[in-house]
Amino acid sequence: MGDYVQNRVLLIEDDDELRTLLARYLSGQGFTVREAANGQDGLSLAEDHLCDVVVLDIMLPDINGLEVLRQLRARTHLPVVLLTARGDETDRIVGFEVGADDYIPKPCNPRELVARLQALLRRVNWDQKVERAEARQVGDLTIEADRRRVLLQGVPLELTATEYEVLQVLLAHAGSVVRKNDLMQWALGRRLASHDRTLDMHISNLRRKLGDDRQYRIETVRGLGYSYRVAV
Amino acid sequence: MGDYVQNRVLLIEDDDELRTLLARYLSGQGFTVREAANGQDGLSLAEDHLCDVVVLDIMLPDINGLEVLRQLRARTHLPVVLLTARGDETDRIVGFEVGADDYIPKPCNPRELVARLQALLRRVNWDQKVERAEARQVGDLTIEADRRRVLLQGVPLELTATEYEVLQVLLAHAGSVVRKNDLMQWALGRRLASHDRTLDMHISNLRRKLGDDRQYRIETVRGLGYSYRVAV
DNA sequence: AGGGCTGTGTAAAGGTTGTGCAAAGGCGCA
DNA sequence: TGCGCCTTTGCACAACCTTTACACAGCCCT
Repeated sequence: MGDYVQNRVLLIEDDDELRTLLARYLSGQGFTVREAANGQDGLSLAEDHLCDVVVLDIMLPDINGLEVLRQLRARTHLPVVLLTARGDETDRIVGFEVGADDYIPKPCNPRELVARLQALLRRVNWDQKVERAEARQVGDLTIEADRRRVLLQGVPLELTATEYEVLQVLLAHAGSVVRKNDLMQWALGRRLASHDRTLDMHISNLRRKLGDDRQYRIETVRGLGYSYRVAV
Repeated sequence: MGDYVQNRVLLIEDDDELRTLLARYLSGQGFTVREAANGQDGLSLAEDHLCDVVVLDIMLPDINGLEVLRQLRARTHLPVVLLTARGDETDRIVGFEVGADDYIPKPCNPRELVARLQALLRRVNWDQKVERAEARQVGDLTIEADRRRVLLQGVPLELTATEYEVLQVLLAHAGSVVRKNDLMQWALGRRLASHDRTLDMHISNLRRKLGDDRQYRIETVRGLGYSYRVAV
């Protein structure tokens, strides 16, 4: 949370009065505020990484707020705080299920909004994604992230897109155990369902392509996940 | 241990009734719950990746909840949800400042707690973090939490998932007695039934793998539980 | 000291769960 | 339509957790 880079909030709220009020308060608290009076505008503003966090009213004139959230989630993991009518538990629970990070009942206390926004941003900044830009070396593997390929002893592997993602995640955590759950989330972008063997297949294929017959490279940690073994 | 790994909640709450209630509810919702009745216990349980998320009451008998949070933050970025008295805005604001991720006013709605915990875990899991846990030493044992393994005089032990959990809990309380009940709850995620010898078996297997013939390491405290002995 | 009672140690059997992998199915894309 | 790739299905198998069974140790009581 650099002091010089202001955090950018996208505020999607149809009530002009409330929106202006909040926008003013947030500005005063050091946020850069972008405003949208309806879902359509909100979505397009969110498109181009123009903000760090979204404050979204559930009641909107055009699209339902939850639908906006759903569409946001289909494309990004942008943190979202919902504004809901006080006491409307349904909206709240559904909101969380669709993927909201937090919610505040209206009429909201601006100080609380700010506190929650800051907590959320702090969390997101702590857990920054690993930067995968430059080429890295793990044992005899070379990762060329920009070209999305991996070399085994200098020879490029013929990996599919998913296989690359899976291997990428394993390598980013080389040496430690990656839970199936997380591997699924990070590489495949969805949750692990109860009888889903997809991941196992990708691992199996990866092992074959890596010439990893004995599972020396990708180690199975039963009941947990997998771990890319680093040479000692 | 089902198809997917359960999330582990550390519940720090002094009110026995409320704690038990919440623990039961969270268990029912698929969490593994570890309980602490005071800040001291809470902090030691939070060591070593023993849990994924913390629920922390602000009002505690020994250390102030905020102080617990502060000490937690000094070491980890473990996600924390605060339980505060309703309407106490000071606690809330200070809580966020010290680094809480969320707060819920008491008396809390368990469904909301679960929803918030899940939102938080989802956020943490999306933002793939690479916080490497440093190895901890207990006598001649080295715990490598991120690799989920334990070394005995430098040599890795071949532990199963459950054995690892059991040992982990014992080590977190090294020197003091862990009740069978609690050990069961924390390591196996369920209650101790009347003629259940499962735990005894895991202890037995652990002892064998530790070369602990004379039960010098894992001491039996008849009628109570077990205790990992620390060398003096 | 001896006899019951309870709690613990551990071997072996049994059942459950998680994983590896081949093969078939399905989906999107050119 | 054909191709590549992701996913599903099915089976085999291995790892593991739990149960069962029996032996024994500690404790209380008489």
